[in-house]
Amino acid sequence: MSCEQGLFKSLRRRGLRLTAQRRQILSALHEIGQLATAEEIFRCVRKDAPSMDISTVYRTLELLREFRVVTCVQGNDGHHRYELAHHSAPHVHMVCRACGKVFEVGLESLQPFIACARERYGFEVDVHALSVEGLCHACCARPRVETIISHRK
Amino acid sequence: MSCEQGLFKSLRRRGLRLTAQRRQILSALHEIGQLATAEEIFRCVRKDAPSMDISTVYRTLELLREFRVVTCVQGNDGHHRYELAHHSAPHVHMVCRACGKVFEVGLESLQPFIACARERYGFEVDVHALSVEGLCHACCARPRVETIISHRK
DNA sequence: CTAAATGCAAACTCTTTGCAGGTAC
DNA sequence: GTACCTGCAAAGAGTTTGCATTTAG
Repeated sequence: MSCEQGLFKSLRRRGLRLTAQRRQILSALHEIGQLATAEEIFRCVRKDAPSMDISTVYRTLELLREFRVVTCVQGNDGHHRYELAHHSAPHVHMVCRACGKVFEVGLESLQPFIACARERYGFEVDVHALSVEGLCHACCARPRVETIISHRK
Repeated sequence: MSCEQGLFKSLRRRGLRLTAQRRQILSALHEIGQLATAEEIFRCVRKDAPSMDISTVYRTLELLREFRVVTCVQGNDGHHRYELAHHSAPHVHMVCRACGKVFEVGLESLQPFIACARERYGFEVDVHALSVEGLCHACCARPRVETIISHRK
């Protein structure tokens, strides 16, 4: 897997090692193929490596983030969610605050905003960590008070 | 303060009360005038009301959010940040991932994206909880490896 | 071999909850 | 007077850290 090769080289360059656990976590990220919390990744890894500890998952995700192998965004519940950086082109995650479902869309329609931020403030939007909340089609169609009032948890 | 009047009525309608603590927290939100974490609000309130407990701050913020008096977004560090809802028109918060500074910009440049989300997925973006990460002008100008590699904490 | 990484357990931080006493109305 | 609210303390959830042991290279 070329992804592993690249990581191996990067790690070696800093005297770090490609361990079985790191490979397993990488493979779980491939298997999941979309945004996932540390907990979800942990559960996925555990299927094949029941002895792995969650602290290893946290440490590895932090490492992978430093090496730009994964990107990280805030979910609607305040937890970090990770996905492989090369998995796709930069995109926005739209998270439904009622059901938690995630939709993706490219950056095209966001260019005016990105340009505006740059021109007005010199602010460089991080296009790899874009996430917005809202209500998905299904949850809009079922506007129960509950969904509207308490949009947390 | 008209803001207090309105809240009082809303509370009464549900048999709830406008206590000294709730007024103090409201006043702290006015004083701060921008996004703040529960902890920051707590510190601000404590200046005048040293006996207030942080659990009261959490409970009150949750209440104010239910009553749409405050809005709540995720900061770059995963903490909720609150601000008065009427404080300004809907806007995007741009949070620098290096120094934490917050910039604001109106929704105009974001309309194409909002429209795109709606047309393509029927997704209604929550315009009161928009927040993006990136690098501010000052931090872009000082591209230390540190700022780029470890953009957390 | 030897520094780096892991698993375990314990610590930490932020947030929530249960409860007895206090308070708005 | 009576629910509602508060402060306190303790519990939870998610994440991080210290340390002895294991392991990649």
